[in-house]
Amino acid sequence: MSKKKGDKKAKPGKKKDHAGLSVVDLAPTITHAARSMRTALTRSLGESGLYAGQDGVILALAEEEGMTPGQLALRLGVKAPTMTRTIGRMEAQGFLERRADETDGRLTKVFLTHNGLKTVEQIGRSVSECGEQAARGLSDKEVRTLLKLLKLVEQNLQPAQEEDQDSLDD
Amino acid sequence: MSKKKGDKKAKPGKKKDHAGLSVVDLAPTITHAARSMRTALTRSLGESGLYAGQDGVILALAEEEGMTPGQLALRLGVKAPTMTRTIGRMEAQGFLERRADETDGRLTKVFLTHNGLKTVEQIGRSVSECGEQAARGLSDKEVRTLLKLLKLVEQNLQPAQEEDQDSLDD
DNA sequence: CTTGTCGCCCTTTTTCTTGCTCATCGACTC
DNA sequence: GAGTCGATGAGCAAGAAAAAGGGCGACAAG
Repeated sequence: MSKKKGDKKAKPGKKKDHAGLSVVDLAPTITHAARSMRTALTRSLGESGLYAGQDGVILALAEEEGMTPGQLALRLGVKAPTMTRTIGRMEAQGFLERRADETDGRLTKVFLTHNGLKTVEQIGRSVSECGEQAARGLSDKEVRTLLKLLKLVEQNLQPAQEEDQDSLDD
Repeated sequence: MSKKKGDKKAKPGKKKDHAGLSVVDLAPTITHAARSMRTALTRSLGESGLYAGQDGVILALAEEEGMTPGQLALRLGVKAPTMTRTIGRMEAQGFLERRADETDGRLTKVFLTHNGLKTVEQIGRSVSECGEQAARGLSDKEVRTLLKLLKLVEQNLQPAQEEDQDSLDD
């Protein structure tokens, strides 16, 4: 196989860039890794009858019942319409149910059904073993480093990340 | 199973420091970061008239014309059907064209059109600035570390990467 | 040596889901 | 009553799995 990447932007600097890795590889690499992760997760999650993307909803709800779609979306990092549809499908699948808030008619609260509750530990297992497979051969320290860098990248990419130090909470 | 460094189960709150980061966070964190990256890339790529996922096809073809859908899929880490449809759409968009191989009737070769060729550098710019935004505040060394770890994760998640050869140990 | 069949490879089609953006509708607040 | 916040609907695309279509080569039978 021919490994001809990186030769187009060979930096003539005195740095010892052994592999020619730089920021231009960031997007493809993250994307590719995430795709592999998603595929692996889909396989593992399929035994529970769910799809990748639904696991987070169950786990978040297992930690805190009665969240609203907006809160769930914010927590999982997806947009509200996406969460609405995923919730709708999962409701049809019988994993959770919507309940209208009594005090505020705008809000919809989401609760796990008995069926959904049963899948929690299985999902946890799926996510765990998927993470373990991904981290095979990595030291504990390397995993923490990876997570830390990933979170920094994530923050950097937040569009509403204006550094207004004033709290904008309600 | 040759490593014994950290195969204990993820027990919350057992270790020392800041946050209880462990392998169970790997899947959500990578997923979340990749989503943010994809969203940012979609915005940037939109000016060129493309969608996230199409950029890699153009760039791969710019490096090596006449690749088959299967080769492209393998290179970009997606499944063949996905690549077929993406190619079809991009062909309709006028960025590339399909040409039947003369010697082998099974093969389809993909070539950039003049229009597609014109977008190459713009795509490169989009990917670059997106990577730079993601890497904001990270040192060069940190970026390389992140890329290295990501590639390891990616390799670990390849399903067809069984231990047919024991030389690919850690 | 010729021929026919079978199996494999590559591509494409189909169906399902997530995810985003834009737009709408209802309900609460001022 | 106007503005705003939250949830939802419609439209577009990527990605995966399963399966179908076509072509090529190998292998066996005559």
